[in-house]
Amino acid sequence: MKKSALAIYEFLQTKELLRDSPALWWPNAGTFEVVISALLTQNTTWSNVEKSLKNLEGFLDLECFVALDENSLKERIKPSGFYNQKAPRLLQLAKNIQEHFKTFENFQKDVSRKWLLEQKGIGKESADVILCYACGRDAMVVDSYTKRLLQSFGIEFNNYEAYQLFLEKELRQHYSQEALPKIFALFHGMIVECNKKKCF
DNA sequence: GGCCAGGTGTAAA
DNA sequence: TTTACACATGGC
Repeated sequence: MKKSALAIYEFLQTKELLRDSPALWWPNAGTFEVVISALLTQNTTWSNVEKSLKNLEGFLDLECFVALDENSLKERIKPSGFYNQKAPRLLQLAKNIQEHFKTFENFQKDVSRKWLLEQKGIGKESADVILCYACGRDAMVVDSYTKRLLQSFGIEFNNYEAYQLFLEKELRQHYSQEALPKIFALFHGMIVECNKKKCF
């Protein structure tokens, strides 16, 4: 049966899916590490991303990361796959962030979805992950888990923005603007955990 | 051994 | 504008 976005959000809340998760679900939300993990997790399991992140210990903030040698970065992120394309894209992205925003804090405050989508390696999903979990913005992430869950309720659209609008619109009307970043962050997190725990 | 995973960019139709 | 394909490791 079809449900509204709010009904799905409340349905997921009853399942206590985020009991063992970080406060905003994505590990180390609000840090530059999220930018890295957003790209590393593209078409890759999170367990493989964790191996790469461990190899990057000490280089997970913007200033240290940009100083990494490309070949060294490739070696470190090998476990999460596609390292020949992810390494140069990550380095270029980090350099562009420094060049355009000077600091990661400025980036969090000032970056736009449009700027992110102009970066090689950042598509719609990664842009929204970075906005939501790295920058604390009110952006709802749509991924394969999201589409799978909605499909189980008989809900299907033919493009990313349609999914995003469906998920965001009703919650925007129901909750205050200040509450939305956290609500969208947890909503997406619950959707992923619900898939992993096969709870629907 | 084959299939899939918290996608994206590019080229060809 | 849509579709097909490359990219790569690790777990089941």
